[in-house]
Amino acid sequence: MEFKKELEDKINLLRRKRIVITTPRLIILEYLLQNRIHPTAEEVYQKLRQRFPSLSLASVYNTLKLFSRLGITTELLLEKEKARYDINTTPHAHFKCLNCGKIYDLLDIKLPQVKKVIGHKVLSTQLYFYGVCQECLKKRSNK
Amino acid sequence: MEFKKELEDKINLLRRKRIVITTPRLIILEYLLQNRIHPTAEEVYQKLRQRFPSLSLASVYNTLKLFSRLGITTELLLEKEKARYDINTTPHAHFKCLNCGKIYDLLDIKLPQVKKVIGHKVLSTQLYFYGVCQECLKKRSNK
DNA sequence: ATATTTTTTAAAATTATTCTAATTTTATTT
DNA sequence: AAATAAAATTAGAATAATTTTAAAAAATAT
Repeated sequence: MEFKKELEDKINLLRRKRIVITTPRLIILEYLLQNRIHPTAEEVYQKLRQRFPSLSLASVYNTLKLFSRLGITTELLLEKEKARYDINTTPHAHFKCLNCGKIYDLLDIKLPQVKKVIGHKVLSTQLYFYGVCQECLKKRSNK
Repeated sequence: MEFKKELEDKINLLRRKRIVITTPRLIILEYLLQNRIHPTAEEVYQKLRQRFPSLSLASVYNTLKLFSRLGITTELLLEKEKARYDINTTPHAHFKCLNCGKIYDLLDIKLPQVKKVIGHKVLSTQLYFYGVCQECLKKRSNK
C-alpha cells in the first residue's frame, strides 16, 4: 500500500502545525489519497457520507480549505462553478476537457519556477490548459 | 485615441460573426477597452449603470459570456468567488496579490505555446501566479 | 474528572450566476 | 413605411456553491 507512507507524511504535517486529527480530517485525507480525481467538496461529501453519515458538508468545506491553507492540497480553479482539490501538491499543470469535463494531470509540462516576477514575490503558480482530450478526439474521428 | 482602432477591430469581429451591436454590447466593450482592470461583471455593471440606468446586470453577464465565447475577452478564474474579464486576449500570464487583491498582467512571461499535450488538443491556456506584489512588499519593509 | 478550547453539525444566510417571462429593439418581409 | 419575425434586454426569481451562525460534541489541558 503505497498511499500509507503519504498518509503518514500528511498526518505528520498536520501534527507539526498542531492541527488535531479529527475523524472528518482523517477520512477526507484518506479519501483524497486513494481517489486522485480532483474532486469537488460536494463529491467528497457524497462519497464519504455513505460510510460516515454524521459527516457534514460544512466540515468538508472547512477541511478542504484548511488543507489548502496548510499546503496539504491545492485548490484548483479550473472551472467557474466550483473548486476542485488536488492532493498532489508538487507543482504541475492541469488539462480540462471542454467536451467530457475530465481533468488530467500534466506531470511532464513544467511550470515556470520563479520566485519573483517583475518584483512581485511568487508563492504559488497554476497552469491550466483547456481543450479536447485524446479520448474525445478519438471518439469524434470514429464517427 | 489609441483605443479607437481596437474598438473598431472588436466591432468588426462582432459584425463578421453576425452579432448585432446593441447598446449594452457597445458600452461594455468601450468600458473594457478604456479600463483595463480585469473587472468582474458586478464592477462593470456598477460603473455603467451610472451613465446607462436601464442597463441590467443580466445583460452584463450575458455580454461578457458572449464576448468570451467569441474571443473578444478572456475569462479569468483567478479567484474562487467570481470571474474577471480581460479585454487583452493575446495570451499572457496574470499575477494576483494575496495581500491587496490587485491583479497584474505579466506580458513578459511567455506561456507554453502548445497545440497538443500528451495527445490532448489545447484550445486555451491560463497561467496564474499568486503572491505578494511589489507595492505590498515595499510597504511591509517600511514598517 | 472538570473546565476550556476546538471542531463538528445542521440550518440559515450570502453571493455569483443563470433562468424565465414579459417587453423592447432590431431585422426582414410585405 | 407598416407588419411581422427574430433577437436582445430587462427585472426579478431561481439556483448552486460556499460561508456563517449557534448549539452540541469532541478533544485537550488543568
